[in-house]
Amino acid sequence: MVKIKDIAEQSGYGAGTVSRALNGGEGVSPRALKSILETAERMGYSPNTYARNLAKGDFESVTVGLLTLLDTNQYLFEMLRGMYTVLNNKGYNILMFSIGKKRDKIISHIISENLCGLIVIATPLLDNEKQIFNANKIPYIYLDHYEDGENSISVDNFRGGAAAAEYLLSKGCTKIAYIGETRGSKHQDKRLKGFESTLKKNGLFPTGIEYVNMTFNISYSDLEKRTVQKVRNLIAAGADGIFCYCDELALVALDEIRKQPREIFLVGYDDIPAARHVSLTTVNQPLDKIGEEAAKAIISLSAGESAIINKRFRPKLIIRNT
Amino acid sequence: MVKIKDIAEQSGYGAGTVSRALNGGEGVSPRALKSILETAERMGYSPNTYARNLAKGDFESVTVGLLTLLDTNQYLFEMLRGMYTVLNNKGYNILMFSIGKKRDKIISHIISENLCGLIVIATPLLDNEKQIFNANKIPYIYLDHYEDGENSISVDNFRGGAAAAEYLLSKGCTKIAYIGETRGSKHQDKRLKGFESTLKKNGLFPTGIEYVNMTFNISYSDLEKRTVQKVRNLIAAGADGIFCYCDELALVALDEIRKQPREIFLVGYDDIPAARHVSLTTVNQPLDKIGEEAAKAIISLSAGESAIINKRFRPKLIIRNT
DNA sequence: CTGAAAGCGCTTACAG
DNA sequence: CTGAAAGCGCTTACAG
Repeated sequence: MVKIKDIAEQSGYGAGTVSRALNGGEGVSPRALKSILETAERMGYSPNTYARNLAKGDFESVTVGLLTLLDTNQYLFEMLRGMYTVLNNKGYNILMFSIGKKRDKIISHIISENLCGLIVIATPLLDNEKQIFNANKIPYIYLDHYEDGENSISVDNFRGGAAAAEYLLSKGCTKIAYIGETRGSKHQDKRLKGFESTLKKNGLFPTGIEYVNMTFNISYSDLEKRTVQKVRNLIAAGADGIFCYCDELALVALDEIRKQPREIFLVGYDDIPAARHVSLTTVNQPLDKIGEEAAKAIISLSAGESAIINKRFRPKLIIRNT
Repeated sequence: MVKIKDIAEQSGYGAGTVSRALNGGEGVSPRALKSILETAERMGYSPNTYARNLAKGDFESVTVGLLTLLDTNQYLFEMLRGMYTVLNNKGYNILMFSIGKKRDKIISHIISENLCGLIVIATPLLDNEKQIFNANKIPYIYLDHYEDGENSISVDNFRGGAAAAEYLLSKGCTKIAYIGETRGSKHQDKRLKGFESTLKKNGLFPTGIEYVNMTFNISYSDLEKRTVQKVRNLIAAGADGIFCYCDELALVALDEIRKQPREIFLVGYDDIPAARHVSLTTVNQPLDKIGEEAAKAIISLSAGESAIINKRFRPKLIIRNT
């Protein structure tokens, strides 16, 4: 890379003058300015931001990092929206990292950035990673993931599953089934646990549990086809109430259910915008809200807050016409 | 801020040893390691990333900046999704800035970051800002904004408006109206132009044009109320076809239209997920696609591509039941 | 208006 | 295992 020294040599001026010329040209003769700028352009000079920032001595960071899994789906962007709103209002920037196989590389990249804090989305950190962040004085907070003794903003998935079951029971359903996602996740486990435990308390067991593969790269029509099949299985098994892991699944299920002669109740999860328009009963997670909270929390942590921050949101059942 | 020198003095070791201790402790006696780490902790040491990076000498950047307006709405996140997908797959990070009143500050902040490129969303840059980016060798590309001689990925809004008009005409509508957004934008202007020019070609003029204030902070029910009023005005004026600036507006209009005894055709814009579920005819902009394209483009620009990149997407009319 | 020099805070051969 | 020193590329008083 070409540096100021190179330009100085080529143009015949000193490094100081070159630097001044490059930064607005104050106190530099027009003649020198022109010559320096030209040779800089000709040599393809591009300033080194690290050196510049170091020399300037302004080290305050206003950028908060965001660490997510590679395949985090739609819901990431809902939360991001909330974070974006508060962070931008307060003059912070957001730097998104996604963590894949080579975690070490990402982690060292993260600490090479001048961050004031890090929001870790829906995934636990390894112990040595925590140590690294601590050693580098980068405060972090989990979002949508709870861990004892760590800062976190999360949602009570167990409660969400329970709420869905309660609703279905209140509708008089006695054969209640579940449709989930094949890969699974801690969130799903907890929702399912809340769901099952509520059924059990009422002397029931799931009438059927089906899983649909929702991998990133499958087309909507494919997803539709698979889901319809699972829904039919459940209906054939006599289900009169179905709880879906997420609204995307529920939306497909709804089309199928509405074709049936008998009434089958349905509860989704997430309350995506479409849910309202098709009148789907669903469990709402205030994603933008928790995004906002995480943002506020990381700001106060970066300001030196030392108490552990822990907020757990209750999902809310939104009763509509299913 | 406490620096290595301070720790060196306090712990009684040299700066070199302190640095080694802080970086894994290789080649440092256990005794020194412990002592140094402890005093670093006690003194609240936090490394200076600029100095570190400068000393390490690894200057390659893998972060692309994203410059947006403060109040960019939902659609930003759709595009972001597309960018995120390709950028992350290729190992790049995304750093989001939003531009408000104090542009200068943001711009100088941007160039203080070690970016490999910048994507500028839906807003023009000022001439001096372009100069700054050029001088700092930060390639940039416009997304959803076209400007002669500049890199850009955009959508043909004129065509989108024309397509909406054509559809309504094909349905036999003769009293065709428009509902827009109060604040306006270049995008709206162009859609409206395409819309009007197509009507004119067919010997028609807009039967009515209404604007709804959609500012960020108004509640949904407020928006609903206002929009319903405008829709009624248009219907009272005899409209048999309505084109809306965006689906959010169209969704509200749809509810109102479905209450009417006579048939009124409706076209939205954006094709948000809810549109499919309520069977709204609308104009689809492939937002994730253009996000992906922008990402690919900035990568190649940062790799030295010198030809001007220009892609213009055609919006697509999605015919459903309105 | 210009240049030489010190300094930003860290890392890393090098010598011991 | 440790310390002194050079160097990363830039900026900024300072003297002229």
